Amino acid sequence: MASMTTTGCGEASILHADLDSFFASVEQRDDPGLRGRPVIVGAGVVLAASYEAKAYGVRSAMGGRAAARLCPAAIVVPPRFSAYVEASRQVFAIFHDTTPLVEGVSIDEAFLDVGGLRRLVGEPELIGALLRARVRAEVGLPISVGIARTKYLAKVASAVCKPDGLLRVPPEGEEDFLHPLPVERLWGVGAITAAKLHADGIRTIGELASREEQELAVTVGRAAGRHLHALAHLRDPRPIEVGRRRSSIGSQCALGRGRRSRAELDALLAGLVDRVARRLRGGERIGRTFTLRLRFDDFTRVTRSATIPRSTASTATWLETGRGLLSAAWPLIEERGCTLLGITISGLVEAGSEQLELPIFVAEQQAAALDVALDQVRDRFGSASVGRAALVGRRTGLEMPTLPDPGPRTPRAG
DNA sequence: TCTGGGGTCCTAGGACCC
DNA sequence: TCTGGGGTCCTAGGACCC
Repeated sequence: MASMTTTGCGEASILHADLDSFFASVEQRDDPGLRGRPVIVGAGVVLAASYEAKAYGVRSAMGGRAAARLCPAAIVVPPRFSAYVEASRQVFAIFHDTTPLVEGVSIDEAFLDVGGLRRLVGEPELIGALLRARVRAEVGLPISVGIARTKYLAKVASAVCKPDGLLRVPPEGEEDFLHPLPVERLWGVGAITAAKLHADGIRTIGELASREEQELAVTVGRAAGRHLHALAHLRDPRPIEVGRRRSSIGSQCALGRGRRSRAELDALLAGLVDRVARRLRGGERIGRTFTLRLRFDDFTRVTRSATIPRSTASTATWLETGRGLLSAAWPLIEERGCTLLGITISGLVEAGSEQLELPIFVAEQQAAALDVALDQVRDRFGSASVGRAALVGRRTGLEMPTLPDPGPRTPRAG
């Protein structure tokens, strides 16, 4: 269960620590020949670009060809995910050594609440500086730290002070800091929302703050309107959440343009299901909903999902579910050509927290069905007939309407 | 500029139940 | 027999983030 912590209000004591160009920095750390030079990680798509490459306009998620055009001198290296995972583990160990109140956001960033450490260690700025020095000395990577009263402001601060910087936004200077920034800096504003806001004449966060929440809701939807309005007005009460676990796990693979046979896609699906089910079991989680994700030659996408009655981490169960969805989508795949196959299992809970022994589950289903049948008998023929119907049910091999108490719910062994 | 792999949250409609 | 409102679950899609 995620636990929450309260933060001292009015004080700038939330840190947002964010590794700079994480993947590219790891590559430069491990290969001295890459230091000081433009580095791009990932060939087809830019996963990360060093600051030397960013100076040419290279950005992550950009196509490889476009990046090469912008920066022909760039050195392109393939990603080494295991090295990034290991570096992340080391950096998070330093986070946890700094304060127990750490909320991981992704592989390369986290929020830290250091409000309780003033007496023990010092002001948040000092703690941030020590943290940066430790990550540099012990892991060999640059990291930026933003400090503010709220998570959102701390995150903007770390983005503004990049690379390799530290910035504290004092509570009395929040509006001056935030309002001149473009709306793209708001959490939740991507290209599409930004275009809608621009069309409404809103370009800066200050301009957005001057609008009514209802007015924004018309443009971007109710939840987003409320969210953006609150952020622009410096309201962000979200506490640091410790011990949050992800609620879905997925895997996918891009296929390129060539047509794949049904057998090939079946095999790919089996590989994805096996990988995800293993990760589920490794994390002692079980899930209930399977989503099949497809992308076609024209880059349109569809999803197909199914929810099963009981959570599981069983490869066989999920493979059967996935095959059913793939069969149903097969005409679409034949028509439009599949360029990406992905799966996600969601609705995750801790293993053992929601399972019943299978016989008990079946008995519950049968009892429920018979209760329904007997209710119908009662409606049509009166309650006097119910006993006789139950008797007939017993003679014909059906279960009695009320089963003996199955006892306490027990988690499945193993 | 043709696009990787891993996630989160929100919306909207339909089914179903009370 | 017709009718309403509210709540929950499921499916599908969209936007966004790193």
